[in-house]
Amino acid sequence: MRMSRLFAKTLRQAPSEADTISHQLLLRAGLVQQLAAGIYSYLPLGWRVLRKVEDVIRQEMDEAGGQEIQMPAIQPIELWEASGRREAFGENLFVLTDRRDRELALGPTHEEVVVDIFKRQVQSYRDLPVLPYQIQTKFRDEARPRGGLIRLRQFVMKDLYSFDADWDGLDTNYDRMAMAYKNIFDRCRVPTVMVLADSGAIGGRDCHEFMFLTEVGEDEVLICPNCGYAANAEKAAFLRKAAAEEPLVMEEVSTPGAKTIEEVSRFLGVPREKTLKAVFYASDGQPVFVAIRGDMDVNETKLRNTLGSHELRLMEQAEVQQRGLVAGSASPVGLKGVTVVADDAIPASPNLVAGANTSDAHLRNVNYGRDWQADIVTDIALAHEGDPCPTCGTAFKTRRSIEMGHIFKLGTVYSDKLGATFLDGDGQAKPAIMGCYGIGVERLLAAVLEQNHDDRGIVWPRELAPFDVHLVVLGTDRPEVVASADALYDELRAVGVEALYDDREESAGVKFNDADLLGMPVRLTVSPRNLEKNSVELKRRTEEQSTLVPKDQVVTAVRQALGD
RNA sequence: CGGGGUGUAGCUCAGUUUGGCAGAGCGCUUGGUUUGGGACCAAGAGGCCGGCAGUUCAAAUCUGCCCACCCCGACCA
Repeated sequence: MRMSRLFAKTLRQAPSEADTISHQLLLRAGLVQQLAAGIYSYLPLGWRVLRKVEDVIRQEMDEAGGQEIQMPAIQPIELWEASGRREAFGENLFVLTDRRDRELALGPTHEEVVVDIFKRQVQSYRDLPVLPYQIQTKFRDEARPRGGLIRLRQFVMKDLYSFDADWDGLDTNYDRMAMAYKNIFDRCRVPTVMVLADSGAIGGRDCHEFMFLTEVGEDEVLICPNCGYAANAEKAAFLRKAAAEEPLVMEEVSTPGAKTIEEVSRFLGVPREKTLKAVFYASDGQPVFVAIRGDMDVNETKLRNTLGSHELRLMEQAEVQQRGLVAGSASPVGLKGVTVVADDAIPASPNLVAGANTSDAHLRNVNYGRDWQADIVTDIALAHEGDPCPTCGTAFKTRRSIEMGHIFKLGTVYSDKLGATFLDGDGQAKPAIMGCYGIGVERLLAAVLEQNHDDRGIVWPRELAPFDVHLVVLGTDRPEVVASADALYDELRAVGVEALYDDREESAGVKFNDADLLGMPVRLTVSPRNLEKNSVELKRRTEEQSTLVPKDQVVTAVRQALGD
């Protein structure tokens, strides 16, 4: 590709809307152009890279037993109503109407469609397992697209679905996929950690996310530096300190003006972990009283899963009063007519200070079981940095991260709902055991840039670089120099080396700066100075020093520099 | 959806407070001089100042409504 003809331009300054490195580089290098919030066009260099990322993914998916297919982006709405996910996706689902007034969805994911294919193609356990996958454009009307290619409304996803005859088969494929994912991220030079995750509305059993640890991430993960336990904050469990104390007699104490845990704790001179905090939620409109220890916070994802709620929010002040609850002194003791959920650290924590359902008063020595009971007792606490790891007790570290991939053991959730069955060896119809495995391709590209750059620009991993070589010619006013560079450009292409040829009439500074910005692994410079020595200059993007290579050995030297 | 911010040339931004000719740098075009790390000189092109309505002799500037984009939060298989 001749840069003089390239349908894109580099920018000296990044547009002001870009505030992450990856976004700035994408725009400055002319890889993409924004059309609307969360919707981007790919320019030639960006498109070449994206296809190379896809190639890496394809190779690993094929290696792990995947078979590439292609499913439609436009899907009948009935399919989404059948699975119950039209409601689950809600406003995130793009819905359009055709000329006959039928509603169609722009696919945000493809479980429904792949099951539909499965039903027609598979009848017997002899056909299993099957692992169809695709690299497809998905559509989700995200409330807030952000970070350039980090969160998009139209995006490319690799999604693979596994169908097994039994749970062992699922486990095997799940492990193979996890390994394939590790290979993909390694080859893209994006360090990831595999963490326990919440499966959200997709349902199913276990799931893991592959997280790229970065300050610009949207998620928080907790990592045990000792045993390697790692989990998304939405999912992370942690050990609770169990106090061994005899229950004491419950008594009411006056606490004038003390409302917050901090105030009550200070007023009564008790540590926060000896208090009980009441938090009021509305779960699909129903009031829920959540009891958690004063030193902990509610994990709304865990609470949502516990209650099975679609919409979960804190109750408004007015709603709290309407229900006769006393904010600041609310108590589960004597409470009636409201669902009570208690964190499982509560029963293990004797003699707590709780509200007295009267302003300016609290109860001392409240004991679960003796004084009150919850409708549900489970883990609903949010893990923080420093909390003890559930497997070894070591203090957690927290890190920001971006979700690169997510793998799920779906089990029979969709098979049951949509009727994906097969005949087993015993002649019985059984639901297929499913898994699904996704990678956000553009998000991965963004991570590649976040991870692989320096202050001059992009430093492409060898496998992803849009071109192998950035060929620069200096002295474009001298025909013999240009002729020499042209010849080298032809020679490189003839032997299969992909070259970007900067044949523009620009100064050396401009060309070198663009070469650094665009980040090809190897830069070749043809110039009068080098030609006098019958040589061409070769410089790796990762090194400061360049070397002179005799003209007739350039191809060999390039191959060596590329590591072929 | 809540909070904050920004919309002026392809990009970065002045100008808005206090209404009075539409500006700069970079980029682009032409000519010339340069030629190894974002050169220099000269001459140019390029604008519905986000949109609509209003106030006014006069609106980029004041008022109202709307739209778009960015950030934080909510949300996010």
